[in-house]
Amino acid sequence: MNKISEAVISRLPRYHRYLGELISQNVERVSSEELSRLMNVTASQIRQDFNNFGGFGQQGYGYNVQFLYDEIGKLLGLDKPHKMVIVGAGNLGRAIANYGNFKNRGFEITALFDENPALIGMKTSQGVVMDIEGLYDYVKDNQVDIVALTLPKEPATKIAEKLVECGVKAFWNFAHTDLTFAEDVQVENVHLSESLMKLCYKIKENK
Amino acid sequence: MNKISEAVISRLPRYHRYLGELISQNVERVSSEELSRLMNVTASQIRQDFNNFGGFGQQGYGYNVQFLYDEIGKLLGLDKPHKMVIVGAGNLGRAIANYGNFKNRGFEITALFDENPALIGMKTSQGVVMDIEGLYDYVKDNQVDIVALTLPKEPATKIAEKLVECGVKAFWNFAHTDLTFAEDVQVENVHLSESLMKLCYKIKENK
DNA sequence: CAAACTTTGTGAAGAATTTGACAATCTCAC
DNA sequence: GTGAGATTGTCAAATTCTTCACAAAGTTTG
Repeated sequence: MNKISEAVISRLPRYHRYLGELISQNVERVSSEELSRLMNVTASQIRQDFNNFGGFGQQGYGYNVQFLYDEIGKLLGLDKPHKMVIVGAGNLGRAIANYGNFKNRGFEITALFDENPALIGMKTSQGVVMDIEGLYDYVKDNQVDIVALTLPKEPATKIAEKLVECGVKAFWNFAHTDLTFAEDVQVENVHLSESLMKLCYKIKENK
Repeated sequence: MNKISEAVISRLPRYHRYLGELISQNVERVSSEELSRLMNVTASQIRQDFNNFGGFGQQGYGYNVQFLYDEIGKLLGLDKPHKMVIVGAGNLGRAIANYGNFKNRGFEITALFDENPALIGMKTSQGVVMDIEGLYDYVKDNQVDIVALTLPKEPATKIAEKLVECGVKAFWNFAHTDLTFAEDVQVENVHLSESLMKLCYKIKENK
């Protein structure tokens, strides 16, 4: 398969979300034109995007909503379960741990770690917060597909490096820094303050 | 001034972050070449980006780090204070309320609202959680530059619409939906699950 | 079952973004 | 002060992304 561009991949989750909504409204079929109105993008882009993966529609009919939803889900890997560990049990870590929607989509949070003695032992909906000392043995002994890093940048960088040595291949990084590793380690950054700054730019331009 | 492209704006916060780090390391000057190695982008892109705003450097010298940092800060509107209200006092709302770095950058969280009686009255580092009933009067009576929406999509949509009627011009939206309003209302979406799905895609491709 | 209609998949044009290259200009050492 | 070296700002080329336009192929109606 050709390399799919980053731009296309970034749009897949949004398609998935809108299709999920159509399913919950019992909509069975949808045309690229209808979907484009709903999502505020061009119909052409929708068709072009799906065509990267071979095309999921049928001329004269459009797309079967459920089928398309499932196919995009497969593209995103949502058909397979993912075990996730959260490192950093502050408010953000607990927010993610408690976010119910993840479980529905095959994400299972198997453990929560922190280095702060005040948090270790704390009960959460995902179990007790464990001492970060045990983290490295944990990832060696258990399947861990994703590590979410919800702690300040200095410990995050240090801990992530050790985790890579222990075989972790994917990070969901909330720390205010860019983690970079060898090619086969995947990182997805969520830089909240950058998003807030972008909003500020828009506010300023709007005046 | 010409319209600056979305792509350029998205990169400004990252420049700002790296420059901030250079400042804390007491680095006085930097060339586009050095910065490009640090940030893993091309030097040409850096120069092109800054040139959108007239260029901040000097031939033969490079860029003065502090000056560049301040200028980008101004572009992002970080030189002016912003008053923010958080609607939704769950873990995510409290995570944002407690995130200390915001205060340093001129963001002041002035109030926290929720509709859940179990949370109303709860003490946080930013004051007591207020009843959402009082939200609309609050935004009419006080300056509110940004409303952060950290609650489920159904109430978020409903509440945001009312807030627009009350004059709110900017939303930082964490709800799992796209808010759309008239042109002069700015929205910045943070869709955590979409970011997680992108990570899953990369994991799958990596195998 | 045929004709009219719908809508996709796709090649090509157009637009936007990124990269390359270098003249212009400043710095710095001597 | 002068000349060698450094580095920007900027124009142009290359690349990537988005939109347009339409033939091909399926659907629906009578």
